[in-house]
Amino acid sequence: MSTPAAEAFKAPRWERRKDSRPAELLQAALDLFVERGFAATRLDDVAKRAGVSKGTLYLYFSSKEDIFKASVRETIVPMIEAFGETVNQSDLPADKLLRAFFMEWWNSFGATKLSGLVKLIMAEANNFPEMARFFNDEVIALNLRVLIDIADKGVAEGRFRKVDTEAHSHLWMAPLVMRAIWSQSVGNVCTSMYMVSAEEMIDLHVDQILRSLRP
Amino acid sequence: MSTPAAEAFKAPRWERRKDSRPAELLQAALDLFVERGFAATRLDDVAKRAGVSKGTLYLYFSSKEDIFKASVRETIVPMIEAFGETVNQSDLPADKLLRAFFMEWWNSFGATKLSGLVKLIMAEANNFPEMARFFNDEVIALNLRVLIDIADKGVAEGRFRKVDTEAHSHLWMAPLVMRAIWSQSVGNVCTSMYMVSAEEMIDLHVDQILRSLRP
Amino acid sequence: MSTPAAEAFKAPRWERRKDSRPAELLQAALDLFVERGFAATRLDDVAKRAGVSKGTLYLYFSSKEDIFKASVRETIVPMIEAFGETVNQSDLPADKLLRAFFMEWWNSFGATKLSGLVKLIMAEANNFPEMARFFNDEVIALNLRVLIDIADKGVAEGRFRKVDTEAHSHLWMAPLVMRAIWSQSVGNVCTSMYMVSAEEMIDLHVDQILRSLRP
Amino acid sequence: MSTPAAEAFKAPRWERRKDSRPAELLQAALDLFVERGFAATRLDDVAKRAGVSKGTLYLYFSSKEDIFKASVRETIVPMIEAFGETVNQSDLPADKLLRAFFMEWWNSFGATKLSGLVKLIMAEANNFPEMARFFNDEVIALNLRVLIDIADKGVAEGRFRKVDTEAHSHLWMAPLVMRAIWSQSVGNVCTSMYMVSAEEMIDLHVDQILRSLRP
DNA sequence: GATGAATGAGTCTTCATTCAT
DNA sequence: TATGAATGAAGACTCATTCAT
Repeated sequence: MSTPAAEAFKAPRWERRKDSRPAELLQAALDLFVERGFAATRLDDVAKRAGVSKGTLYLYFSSKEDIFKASVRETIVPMIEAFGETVNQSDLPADKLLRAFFMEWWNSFGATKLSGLVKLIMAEANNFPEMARFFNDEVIALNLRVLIDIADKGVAEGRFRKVDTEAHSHLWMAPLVMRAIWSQSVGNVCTSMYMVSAEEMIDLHVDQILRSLRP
Repeated sequence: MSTPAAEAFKAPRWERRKDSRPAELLQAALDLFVERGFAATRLDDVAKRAGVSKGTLYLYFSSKEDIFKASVRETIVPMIEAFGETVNQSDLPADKLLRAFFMEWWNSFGATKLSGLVKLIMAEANNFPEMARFFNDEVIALNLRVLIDIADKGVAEGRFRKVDTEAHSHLWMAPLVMRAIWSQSVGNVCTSMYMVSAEEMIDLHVDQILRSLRP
Repeated sequence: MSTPAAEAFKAPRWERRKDSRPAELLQAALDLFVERGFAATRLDDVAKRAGVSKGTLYLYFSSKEDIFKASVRETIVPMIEAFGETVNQSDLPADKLLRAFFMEWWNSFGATKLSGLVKLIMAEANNFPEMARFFNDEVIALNLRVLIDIADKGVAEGRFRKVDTEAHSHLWMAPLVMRAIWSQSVGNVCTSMYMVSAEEMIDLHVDQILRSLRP
Repeated sequence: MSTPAAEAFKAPRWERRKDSRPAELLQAALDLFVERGFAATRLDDVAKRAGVSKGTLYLYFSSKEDIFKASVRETIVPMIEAFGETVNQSDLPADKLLRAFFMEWWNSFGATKLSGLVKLIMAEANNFPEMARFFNDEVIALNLRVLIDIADKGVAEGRFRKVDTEAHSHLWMAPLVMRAIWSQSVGNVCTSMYMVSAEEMIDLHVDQILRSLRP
């Protein structure tokens, strides 16, 4: 199921695992990478934030780049797995499911630090292409697939009119992803431009989708 | 009209020879900043791409940060001005206008290198907060305002049902902005995930909006 | 004529040449490498000795290893060429020639800083094998060849008895090479163990060789 | 009998548990020092080769330098002692004794890892002067003395003509020492330049010496 | 104005040394 | 006694910035 890009990014030669300490290091690293980007993050600061010395980082990782990739990978992988379970949706009708999906997405990603990951990967996509490909293939595609399945179910149920759900899926995800990215960047330094809360926004969004999908 | 943030970003003390600043330098710089981010861009490369020596950059700018801000500022300012005129739309009915607006946006921004600007500003928002604020206040807000005006006009004309246009405006812009950012990042290193062309996507998007706005 | 090893060492990808400055840098570098060895030499010190800043070294060379190899290479190459001319010996009889050869060798190498090169290459042979191979193939072999030719001439002239000159050549060179190495190492920190001057030693040495070669 | 240098090198204040110092550690250390030099040898590798942890090294030695000196010292000391007995030669005639001496030297030193010691000490003489002095005073001088005694005996017996045996001794040792060093350095990475085996070389060498010493 | 050689502060990375277990 | 995780000083290397030409 995994793409080649995924493989390239998932199975690193450099391994290491004393499990427990590394996780703290990666968390500290990811926080700073999300905040400042890869190049602007100093390992000194990562070490300081993790409460260790600079040399300790090199006990677990072989380079700054390794730390970077690991911090992204180790955050994404549980994310993928967690999301995999969401696929086993309940048997709610599609319209309810749609709202549930967006709420779930927001609570799991948009409202958490994970949303910083999306910004980070976009910012560094050109510098770390396999990482971007991995993200695209394993995270985004999967995420959209869940959404498409819900829509297809709605069509099958006759609740939604027949549309190209695959093409629409991007339109449906965009507002949430956009808001998530925004909250990690411009939203961090400006008083919000959004007039409504995320929940209210989702309500409006779902309402709009449902209206547009009326048979 | 300008916010304080705008002022801070627009009129730096140290800028003086604005008129003589070669556009090539700024263009070269912006291209690289968009591609790699601020920290990962070397002035050596900027100079090489612009076809000048490294020292020459310092005849026109006082620092790397200055080059960065100038390249963003002097790209955005004409953008704002150009967009200001779009506001004075023709007297098309609101539904036509809406499609025209998105097409125009895509052709002017989404499909051009300017879309890299959005990605860049998001990526560096935490490191350059005034820049982000300026962008938020002077570009995004203005852009949304045009869209809101169109929607309000549609409501006034009775073509659209009455909705909170301000709140909806984010939902409406997101798919295009998202696609623009995407094309500058992950889309650069993956075969496209989007199944349809931008024009087709806009058609779907407008269609969806109009359906959802039916009175 | 050159061996593969020679090629590998002679034609580096990394080139660079602003000719004039580099030569001073390499001289400073070689002095320190000879004195301390590769790993124990700090580029800071090389720069200081050359009277430049650390960064300057990187304008001309791409790494410490590059500096090392270049300092050896650029010293050896003229050495080889200079020695090539010595081959065109005068028409002295072989016994005179032999003495002349050793005196020349001592004055050109043994008594100069070049003798440090031999020590250096032996010390770093395991860490820089191509360098050692180059030295072996292009310098040592050539050097021995000249000596062998002289001995062969003596045999042809009937002045020397017939011996395996190739096998003997090592026996003949060893005392001078050994003394050269010694002077760059232990001799540097001890009062000399040698009871006689180099010239006297050469006299004894030639005398011994000639006696042993009597027909 | 020992020189001050010898004392300084042999009896360091900080050495105390000489008896318990595992020979494996010293052997592993010496092997790597010989192969790579002092600075280029990592204690990590020494520990790994000795099959202990890095920390263990510090139970027996106080520093890397201590390990280095000990590995050299404790290899040399038995060497000296063993060699001292060689002095009490049998009552062979001097010419036979000479050949026996060289063969013994080669088998004891030249053909063993001990020959690496000579290379090592030369390479590090400038960085570790007392070590070099110790080696010079206690090993080389002693070694030469044995050789000189043999030659003197030959002169006394009337088998050799009267020469300055002390001055000649260096000429006589050089080929073997040179070959020993060579085998630990350039010879390690090149196919041998020597056309004959060490034994054959010694035969040629002794033959040459004897011829030149004919009354 | 324009150049590009030179600088040196800043970062990544290594590794001898320590110390809690 | 033995371990190996942790440390931090030291050293290679980069790159924004300066300046003589």
